[in-house]
Amino acid sequence: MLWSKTFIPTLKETPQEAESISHQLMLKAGLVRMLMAGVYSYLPLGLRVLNNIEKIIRAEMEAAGAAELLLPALQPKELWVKSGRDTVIADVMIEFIDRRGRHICLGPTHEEVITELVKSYVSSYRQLPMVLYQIQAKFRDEIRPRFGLVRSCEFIMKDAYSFDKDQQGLDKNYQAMHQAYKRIFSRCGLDFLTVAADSGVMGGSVSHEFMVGASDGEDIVLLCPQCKQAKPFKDETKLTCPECGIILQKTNTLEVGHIFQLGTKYSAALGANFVDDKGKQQPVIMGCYGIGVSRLIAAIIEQNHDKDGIIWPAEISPYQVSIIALDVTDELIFKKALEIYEKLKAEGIEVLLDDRDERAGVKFKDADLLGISTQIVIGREFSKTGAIELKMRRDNNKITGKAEEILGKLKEVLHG
RNA sequence: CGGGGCGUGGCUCAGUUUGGCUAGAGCGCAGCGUUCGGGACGCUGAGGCCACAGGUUCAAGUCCUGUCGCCCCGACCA
Repeated sequence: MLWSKTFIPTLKETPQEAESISHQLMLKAGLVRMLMAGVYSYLPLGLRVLNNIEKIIRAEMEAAGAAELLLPALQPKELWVKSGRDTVIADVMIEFIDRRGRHICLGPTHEEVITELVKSYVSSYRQLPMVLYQIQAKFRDEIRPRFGLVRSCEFIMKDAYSFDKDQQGLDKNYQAMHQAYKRIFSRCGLDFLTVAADSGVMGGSVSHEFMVGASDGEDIVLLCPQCKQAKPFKDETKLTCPECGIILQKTNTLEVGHIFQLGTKYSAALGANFVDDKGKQQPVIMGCYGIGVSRLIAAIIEQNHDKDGIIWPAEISPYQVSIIALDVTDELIFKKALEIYEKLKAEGIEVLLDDRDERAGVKFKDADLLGISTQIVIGREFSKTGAIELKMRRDNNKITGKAEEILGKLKEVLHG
């Protein structure tokens, strides 16, 4: 993509609406723009990041045996009355009455809808287990939206649901999801913790939260500095790790995923039963598994930035390479930049070419701010000696050489 | 919802305490010239009913009342 053809409104100064690091950098790098409190537009760069995260999630979900589907955001309110959650979740539900007089809500989550769907299909234990997931916008009238994408009223969530004939099956799916989550967050470049947690309004017994350390995290966790075991912070302080005997440290974290063993809460309420191998009716045993996809963008930025801007992990980077053509009015430089750009594109590498007629400083600053993991600079050196430069955003390592050599090195970095 | 802060061109802010002429600066934007490897410089120019509504006053960005919006702290959550 040519910079001049896309829409990357970078900001030199920090908008007053942002206080947290991730929020500031998202706005400055032109990833998102606020429409109203808790509601954001994803601009081209932000969308590419979102898509990359989704790609990782899809790959790991499929690997764990989950099938993707897409449920409606519009839901009949009566489903919530049936499950009994209409009152519990009432204060965050966005609802209205349509022209037919139906009570409709915008889905804050989808246990009811998926259970209703599965109910009409599953009738025998032979059809189980089954795991379904979707990546979709959720709507919650949050009491207090904050920190940009960290807590918003319309956000992207990956929600998966497992259906089993017995607890043993649920345990197995729960474990599989647990492992998949670890791989997903690792691939997102996150340093994360797992905490046994309360199930809250979801119901059920067993649940685990996936937390990432973040300065503007909303939750405090007690962490053992040695074995990295963590537990939720209540009021007690000065607790010691049961295994290491060391005093646990308070750490600010952001919840990016939560998995629950639901049991039969929803299946029993909505009548999602199957016939077991003894011919007896049983409610399906369920689990649900959420990831805050849009929130992950904030978490990744929190853990991957420096004073100059974002430093995207390679798999998340909105483009794999950023080509910086210094002085586009120099025909030789611009021609070379275009040539390399076309060549990389032809090889399936995603490239952003900064073709703006801007001074070097502006382009360097913007490139570092955007945080694309590798940069290729074509400028003065090229005019003098024909050499171009490859720079790694993360460690600032630079190598200079002939185009062939540099492109070879680039491919090593990208594929190695 | 309770507590605190803020609202002045696209962005960052000054001016409000102590009311006074046609409302300012920097960045950004448009044009011209000089520059050209880490957010250049000069000149010219466009862009604002000072969040909105009502009030006080000879006079309101500034004082009073109300409303709306945004941010931060708390309860809630991916």
